[in-house]
Amino acid sequence: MVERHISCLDLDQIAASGQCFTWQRLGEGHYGIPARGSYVEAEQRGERLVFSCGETEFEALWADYFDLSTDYEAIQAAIDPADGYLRAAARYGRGIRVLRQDLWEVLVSFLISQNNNIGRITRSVQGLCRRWGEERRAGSRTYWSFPSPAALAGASESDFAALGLGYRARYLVRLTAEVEAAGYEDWARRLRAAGSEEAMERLTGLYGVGKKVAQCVCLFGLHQVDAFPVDTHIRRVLEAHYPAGFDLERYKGYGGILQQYLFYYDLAVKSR
DNA sequence: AGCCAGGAAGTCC
DNA sequence: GGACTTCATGGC
Repeated sequence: MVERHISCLDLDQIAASGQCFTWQRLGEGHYGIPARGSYVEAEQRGERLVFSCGETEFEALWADYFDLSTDYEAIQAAIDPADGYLRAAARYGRGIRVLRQDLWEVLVSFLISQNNNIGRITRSVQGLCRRWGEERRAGSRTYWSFPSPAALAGASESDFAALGLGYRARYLVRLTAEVEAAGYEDWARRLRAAGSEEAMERLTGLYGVGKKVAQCVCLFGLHQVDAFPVDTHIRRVLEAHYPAGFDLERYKGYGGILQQYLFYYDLAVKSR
């Protein structure tokens, strides 16, 4: 067990923020989190977090996964005082962090996310895990790992379609084949070594990956926190609240985190 | 019943 | 290089 006092980290907000789709809700502020080949249970009361793992694993994996080395307070404090909308969004979603997730999981998840909604994305991604991931035990609970490229390479288009992927089933078949043909580990290494421009080129070169999905992969899978994915929510927010344009230059180095505040705030505003 | 969802490819010009 | 269409599917 590891206990930490952590500011700007809200499990419920992160779980609802549409950046990861495999967390299992065990209760309020209580989640089973399979990630990067491991698993932890995290429970929150206020700013006190309890993790089910040991100190060594926490420091080696989960501190990184939750991006604990980034100062989110400072980012929120750097927001233009005159930008009331962004300030409100950041205040509302102050517990959101940009997780450092597994690259392949992010690529597949956001390939599926296109023209889709979070509920259905979640069902599809978890369906992939149950069907092609490995069932593993963690204490009294079981969870499914995210399937490797090799595991997904054994699936067909109709397999994917049966999980509700719709027209994206074909994209996933081709994407998996392309990445397997290149050798996933080599392919991933080259991508991680690439700058933002080259990463965008490599990603959008994949069938079914356009600019928006590529930006999500840069942000969530490569932790290129400058990436600023513009989806249907963000486009509307920009049109409604930033007619003169959103000043990304002002926020160089963490625009993607602000993007998450805007996205999550719009989700919340819409659901009321 | 039609519109929307963390869009992208295909097809025109 | 843009605009326009098509692509599955569930939720509201």
